[in-house]
Amino acid sequence: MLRILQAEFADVTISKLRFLEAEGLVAPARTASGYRKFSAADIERLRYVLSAQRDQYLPLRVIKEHLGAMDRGLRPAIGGPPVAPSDLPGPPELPGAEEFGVYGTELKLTREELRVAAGISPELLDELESHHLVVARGNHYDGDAILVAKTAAEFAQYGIEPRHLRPFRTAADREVGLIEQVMSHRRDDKTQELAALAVRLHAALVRSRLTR
Amino acid sequence: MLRILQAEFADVTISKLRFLEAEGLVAPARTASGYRKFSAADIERLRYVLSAQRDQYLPLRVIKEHLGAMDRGLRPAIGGPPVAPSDLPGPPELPGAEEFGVYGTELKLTREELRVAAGISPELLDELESHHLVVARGNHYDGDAILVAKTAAEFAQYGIEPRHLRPFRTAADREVGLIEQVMSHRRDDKTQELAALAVRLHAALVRSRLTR
DNA sequence: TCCGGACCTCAACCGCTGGTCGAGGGTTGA
DNA sequence: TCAACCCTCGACCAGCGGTTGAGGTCCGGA
Repeated sequence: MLRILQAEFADVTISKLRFLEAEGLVAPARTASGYRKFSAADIERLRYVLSAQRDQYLPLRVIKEHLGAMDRGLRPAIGGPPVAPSDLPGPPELPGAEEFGVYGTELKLTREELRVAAGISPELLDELESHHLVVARGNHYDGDAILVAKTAAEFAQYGIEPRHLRPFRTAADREVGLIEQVMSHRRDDKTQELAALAVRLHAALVRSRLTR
Repeated sequence: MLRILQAEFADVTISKLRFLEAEGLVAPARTASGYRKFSAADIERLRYVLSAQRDQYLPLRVIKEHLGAMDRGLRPAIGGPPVAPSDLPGPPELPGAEEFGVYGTELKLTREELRVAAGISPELLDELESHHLVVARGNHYDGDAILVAKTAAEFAQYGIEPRHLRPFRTAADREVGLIEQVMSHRRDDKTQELAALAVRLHAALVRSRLTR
């Protein structure tokens, strides 16, 4: 889970997350044995904290105030949230993900739960499934499906439809193939690390191509 | 002179002004005997510094950069509140470059500087270039090149060589193509937003494929 | 001409923020 | 059983944004 954020914020460490918790910026649930368990909402919150810090140079004290204001249903005074994908389309408060309180793979959503959590139309979800951008496992969808669906919805606002996004799926599959090959189909932390590397490389390449 | 600013910013002191001068944020002229002589322009500049600090929580380092940019004619900066961070040549919303403190387009590195900054061998750099993972613009490389090179080096520790990474380049190019097509080759913050979406989608897909 | 007060420089010091480190110990999965 | 995680808690640390103080200069007024 740490890897998820590390892909996007290279300098996040466990110790930093612990510190942020101690400062009251995030309050992850705990497993029975006391391990931190970050929900999708926690990760969203951390994403906000880290990007506010990095992109707006806000001190943690101020970020904390903003989070408090947002929790109480207000909007922060300075600008908006630097990265807050969840408040663009759909429901303002992502009702689905919070009550399940688990991250990525542990989340099991029905189709309708997914649709509501992502705030998309049945038609868009159909399309996403037909292009294999969102795939059910058994009868359920995981937390990543929400993220994919939400992002696709944002793309749609620019006129980019699911079929335009197929190359993303292909690229992701190829990268996963590469990783699995190297790891001989093990599934451990090293695998996560490689995946984080892949995402980071990808981000850097997109950026460098774009600014050319 | 000092009183003028004190009316507006209660906590400005002589010692603070001296400090700001030492930090290179303002450069008042001197009388023959060495006393500081603040011109109207100096006071304006200080007003900018103090309000950026107080109202936007910007660190002096960043304010200094902004002043530098304004000095080089990038912004008029006549009175009024400091420009929003997003209007300035600041960090774009894309992940990746934070650890360098400088961002893609602004950085100009020689080949050797790049190599040292990324901590890689000449051979690896050769390989990266031959696969177009790192590309020079003119005679220079940008900050993203460092990130790409470093990440490639980490991949190399898993036995994944530059040639295995070509699909990343291809995927990135395709995505940039998609974005540029939609944006009709404009280059503004909407473009950055789309790029951020692309990176996020990619990350989510890799994750969901991997945890399957 | 001498005094007091405001200014100068330079180095040392300081408090706060934003973390990191390490000791000592529990948990998990192969 | 062992490696590789995770936990807490307290000590420690670096950098930022100044302040303080020692030692000296400048200037206006009695």
